[in-house]
Amino acid sequence: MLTIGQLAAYVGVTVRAVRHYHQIGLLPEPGRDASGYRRYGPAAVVSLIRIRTLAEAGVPLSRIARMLEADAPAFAEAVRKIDADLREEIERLETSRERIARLAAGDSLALPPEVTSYLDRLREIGVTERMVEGERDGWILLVARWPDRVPAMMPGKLAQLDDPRIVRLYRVLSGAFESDAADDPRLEEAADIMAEMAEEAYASGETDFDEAAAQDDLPFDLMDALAVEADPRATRMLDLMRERGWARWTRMDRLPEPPSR
Amino acid sequence: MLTIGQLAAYVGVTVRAVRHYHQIGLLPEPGRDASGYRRYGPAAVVSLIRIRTLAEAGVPLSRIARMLEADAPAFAEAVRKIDADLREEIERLETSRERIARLAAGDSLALPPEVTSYLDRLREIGVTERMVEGERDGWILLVARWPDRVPAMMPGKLAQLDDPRIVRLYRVLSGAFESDAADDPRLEEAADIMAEMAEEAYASGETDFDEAAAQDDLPFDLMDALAVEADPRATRMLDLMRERGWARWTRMDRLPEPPSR
DNA sequence: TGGAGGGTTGACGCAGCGTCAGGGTCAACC
DNA sequence: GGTTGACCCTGACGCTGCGTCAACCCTCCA
Repeated sequence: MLTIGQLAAYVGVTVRAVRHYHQIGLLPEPGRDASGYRRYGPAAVVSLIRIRTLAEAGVPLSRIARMLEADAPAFAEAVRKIDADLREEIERLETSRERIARLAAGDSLALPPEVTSYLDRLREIGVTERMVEGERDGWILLVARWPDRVPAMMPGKLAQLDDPRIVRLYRVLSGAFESDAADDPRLEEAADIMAEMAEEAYASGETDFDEAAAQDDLPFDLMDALAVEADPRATRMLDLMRERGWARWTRMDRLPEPPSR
Repeated sequence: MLTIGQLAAYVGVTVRAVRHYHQIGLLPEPGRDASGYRRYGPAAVVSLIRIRTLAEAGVPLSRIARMLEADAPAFAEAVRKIDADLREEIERLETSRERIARLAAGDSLALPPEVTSYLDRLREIGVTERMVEGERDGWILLVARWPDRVPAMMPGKLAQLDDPRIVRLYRVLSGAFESDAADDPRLEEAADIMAEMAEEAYASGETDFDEAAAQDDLPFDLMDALAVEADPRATRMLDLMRERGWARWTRMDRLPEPPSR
């Protein structure tokens, strides 16, 4: 007759594990000796070995009891189920590994490479780091909403950077938000550029965003709010744009009627 | 300003998950509105997206906070660590899958194929199912102790089955233990055969078990006890063997002095 | 006879939420 | 103005497979 420690040592598990199997009813409680110690016979050793064999094969403890008393076809069916579960779990972990590998490679979190290279271009043309981070967060919001559509719109955005007015716009905004002035006059210039370009785009029917994006205001509301949160002076920009007949900032919409001034 | 449900929906997580992140301090608690509802600004949306990006890449929640504020080299190091953890976990699951595949293929649990084919041979020569199961459990005890050495000893055991006396022995024992008699005379015949063969083996120096097994009594004590547990009449067999000068049953040892009768 | 090294029960901790329970709030419709 | 359904709130337990105290008892050996 073995003590619990001897049993555990024979099978290669911890004492705690054996007691756990008792608790959940997987291994029957053996008799006790005079001093209350559990005493195990050889059949318990065999049972425990069989339990561990299944557990080490990835069978959840809750299913082991049923499997041990199953007949051959039921056993085979259970094995298939377990194996499918294991495969699924492995699958999930593999996906995680791919994702983390991409995280290690990319510049920033939660952004596809097309967007990070757009951000790099912004840095090159002299946009301040603070503003690039604001852009980045805006793109994060867009990508979360349309993970598949965003990469497709990046070539157009990159092309826009060839227009000297856009470059000028970004630089003017960078400067304005970097200064200490509460109401920098450069904001007016920026608003003029934006209104002009919005006018052109509107006239030619061009748009950065597709149908779905045009219906769904939330991401753009969030992006506008993000700018305001980052620098309250962004509110002023929104006002200036509204004066010029344009609602919003990050996706400009023509206001229904001339602004009341 | 978003409610928790809107925030969760935007990012694609559950409300409960967001609250969990608050609890563990991963996402800061936002301000409340007049009725006590949490209200989220766009920065919270971005934070949550970044958290989920890491979490979906397999980063434990407890490390996400540190990773989000890490610089590039520290981030890369953390990524290496996470990836190693993921690889290890996948490794473990793959091992489980191999094991369960082998379980599906084999006859019985916790036994190598060499042993299961030995058990099949026993069935072929007419050993009762009950006795085969007893043998199986005995082998389970041996394999648990010496997983590497057991397969090597199986060819010898299989060869023994070519000896008609062994076949006779198994059949006699099968019959004796299947009967209702408390003291079947066939047990004597079995004891005679075993003693005779033990004598031969002892004289020629042959042995089923190697050095290590000869030193370690526990598995054999357990196997003897297993037989007694399965059928108390096995005690009688042990007595008969002792009368003939042999201790134990499953690994016979010469008794130090002639039995006192 | 005392101390080391067993054994006993009971309870919390771990990861990442899911899922009640038992409330209050908001917006809309009758 | 009352009802309804969809949200929101906090608090707490559940899941998996044990690890790890805590506080106490038993056995064996020098």
